[in-house]
Amino acid sequence: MDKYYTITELTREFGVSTRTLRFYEDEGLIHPERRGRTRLFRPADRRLIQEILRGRRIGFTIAEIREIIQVYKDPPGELGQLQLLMKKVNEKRDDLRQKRKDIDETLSELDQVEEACLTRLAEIGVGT
Amino acid sequence: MDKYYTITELTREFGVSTRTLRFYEDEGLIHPERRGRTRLFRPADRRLIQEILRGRRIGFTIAEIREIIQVYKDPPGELGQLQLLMKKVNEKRDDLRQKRKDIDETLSELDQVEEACLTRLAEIGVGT
DNA sequence: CGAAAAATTGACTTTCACGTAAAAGTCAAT
DNA sequence: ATTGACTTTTACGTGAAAGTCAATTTTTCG
Repeated sequence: MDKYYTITELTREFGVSTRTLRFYEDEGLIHPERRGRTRLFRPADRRLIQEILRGRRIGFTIAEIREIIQVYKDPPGELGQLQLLMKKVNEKRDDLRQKRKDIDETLSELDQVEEACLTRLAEIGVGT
Repeated sequence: MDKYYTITELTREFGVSTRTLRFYEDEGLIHPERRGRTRLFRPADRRLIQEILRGRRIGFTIAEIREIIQVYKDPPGELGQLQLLMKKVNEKRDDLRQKRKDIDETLSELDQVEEACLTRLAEIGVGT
């Protein structure tokens, strides 16, 4: 029976607009089925959207996300393409590792900011 | 004697354009000194730029970065402001934790892509 | 000093990722 | 048959973050 999702079900689940999902279709990231003109999203589409949004959260562009999806659907068979892909993968990995480092550092800073806040709150609390 | 950096020294070090640094000044993120009209960057400016770029890498907007800088320069003294700040800090923390999770997941996926590539390369290598 | 290199400002343009408005189609329930 | 909620397409708009270009200064160096 393979459930279908409507577009608004998914927008609600993922907190995006219908415009966003249609945009992703225009950009060739997803290909929901149609009943007439209405889009019908399958579980596979839903999972793909999850991945797209994850890519988006970590700052991938639409083009990069499309590329990754392509690789999954149809990995390159030619030597040069494979080498190019591996180069990109390595670049992305470095990029993500840097980002993780940035995040960890920023998390520590946020801890410090919070501590400063708590100290300040204690002072104010004592003063009253 | 407190060294000064020129704008291009910093653009080279950080791989950004002069336009970018001037833009950050226009946006009130940095305040390099001037000798005449020429900007002179101090070590403190340099460190601040590092932080700005780190914020940028993990997807903070200019407005958010400005806000964080503000907090460092002049933490709020009023109760309501403090509570608001702590709320924001907590939101950011959640956001960053999600991002770190996204990154780790994506890193695993990249590992898989690479493995697939290596397998494929081996096949091709064997075939020739 | 005087030319070349570097820096400045201001205006305009671009890219990305959607937002928004308009006008019409779909469908279930009343 | 109508209402109301939802959906569709088309097309133009927007905000953030710079990039580009041109026309001046300013600085540096032989």
